[in-house]
Amino acid sequence: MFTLSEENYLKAIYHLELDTVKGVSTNAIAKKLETKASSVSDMIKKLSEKDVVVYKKYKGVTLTVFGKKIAASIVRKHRLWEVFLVEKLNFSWDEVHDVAEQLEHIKSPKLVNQLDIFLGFPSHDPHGDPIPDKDGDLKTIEKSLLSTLEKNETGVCVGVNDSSSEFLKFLDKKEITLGKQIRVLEKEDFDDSLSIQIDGKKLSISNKIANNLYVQKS
Amino acid sequence: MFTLSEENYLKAIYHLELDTVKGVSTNAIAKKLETKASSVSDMIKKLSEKDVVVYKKYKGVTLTVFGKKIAASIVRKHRLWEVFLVEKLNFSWDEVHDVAEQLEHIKSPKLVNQLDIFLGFPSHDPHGDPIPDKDGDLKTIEKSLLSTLEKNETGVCVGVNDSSSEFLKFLDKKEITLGKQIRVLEKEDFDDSLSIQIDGKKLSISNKIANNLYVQKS
DNA sequence: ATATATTTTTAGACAAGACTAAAAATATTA
DNA sequence: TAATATTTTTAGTCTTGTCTAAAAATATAT
Ligand SMILES: [Mn+2]
Ligand SMILES: [Mn+2]
Ligand SMILES: [Mn+2]
Ligand SMILES: [Mn+2]
Repeated sequence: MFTLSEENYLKAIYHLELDTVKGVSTNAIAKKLETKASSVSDMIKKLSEKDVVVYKKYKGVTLTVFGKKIAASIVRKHRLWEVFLVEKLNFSWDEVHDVAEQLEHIKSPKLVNQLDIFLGFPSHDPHGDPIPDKDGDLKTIEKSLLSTLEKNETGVCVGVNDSSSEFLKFLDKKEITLGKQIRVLEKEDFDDSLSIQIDGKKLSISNKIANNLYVQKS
Repeated sequence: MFTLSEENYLKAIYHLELDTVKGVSTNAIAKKLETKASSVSDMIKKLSEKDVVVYKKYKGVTLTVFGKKIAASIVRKHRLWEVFLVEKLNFSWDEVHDVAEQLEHIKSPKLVNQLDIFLGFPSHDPHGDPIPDKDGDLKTIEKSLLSTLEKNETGVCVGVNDSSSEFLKFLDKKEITLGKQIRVLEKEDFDDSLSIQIDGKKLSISNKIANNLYVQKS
């Protein structure tokens, strides 16, 4: 059994491993968890005692197969709960994350299974992120940042890179929601801003936005 | 804000106060929480610092109005989650308690409200216990132990006194569920056992069972 | 009323998890 | 390669919540 704190470390390492080739650095973990590197050092020792990470002093850390399973199960719970909150309890997609951070630590295999059934086996959470299956595997769809699309290319909104409440609310205001089709009308070299077509309307989009929105090219 | 531990102490005191006239004793709390009296002593000091209990050395402890509100909100969450698990996720009534013990500590006012709405504002949990309203008030119905019914009296099953998994499973086996009508056919002086009629069938019930089943006289 | 039993509190210790400051290792730059 | 900068670990401290053992207060029985 893992403590709340251990689970949060495992999840952080899991997410960091997704975009690092080498082991995850102490500093990266500290930054993600808003804690101090010394605290991370301490915890890593405990986690490697429990055989969920491989740890070599000064060399960063890697999840073991077992550790990855644990981490994926927490991510699975997080995302299932987010779906529940949006689909069943009328939360909007910018309100769910903090509650899911709490709910992901509830320990009950039956609860997770039944929730999965109740929600109709969702494959993605409200932010377009894939939900790991029971074995911790996730099927990744190929998605591209909107900023990588060329002029006249089109794609369907499938996810966000930044899922902060601020960004999500901004998208709501602009009526950019997952599932909608976007066509790039113009790319400005000057500031890398985009002119896009969505819902038949023309919209101007800064580079910062285009860098945080995923589309599936179509 | 209160820690997990503090919340559990408040809830324990809340429950113990319901069947004690005087202050709740250190020992009673220790027994309920399966901890040591010395630990209770320590925690009580912290709780009285936070103005949720009134504490006089050696004199037992009482919840303040504020403390009772906190405790009731936890009980409210516990019971709402139990309803959710039974009504929506196909848990049986003997499986929900441990999961609800975890879920009751999730902090999100919106979650509780929306859950309440989603469940249709239930007034009682799967064990027949009343769900405190937003202000922490609960409307108690008058219920009596089955063992207090006289020969030929009838009542409707409305709750259990013992909500252990063992007892609940036993009731399931005998097909005694909340809402069913029971008539006392015979009372044995010898061992205080009962002969009852339920679902048109005759059933023999030990005193231990009759002492743990609540009915509303009809 | 005094002796005995029970309950409650205090004193002191420990584990988990975090922090600061300083030392050690590694990386970068000249 | 040597000097400097950065990262990581260690050492020592703190808080929370728990425990055991012993002291103090209260309750019960003779
Ligand atoms: Mn999230
Ligand atoms: Mn998400
Ligand atoms: Mn319960
Ligand atoms: Mn209940």
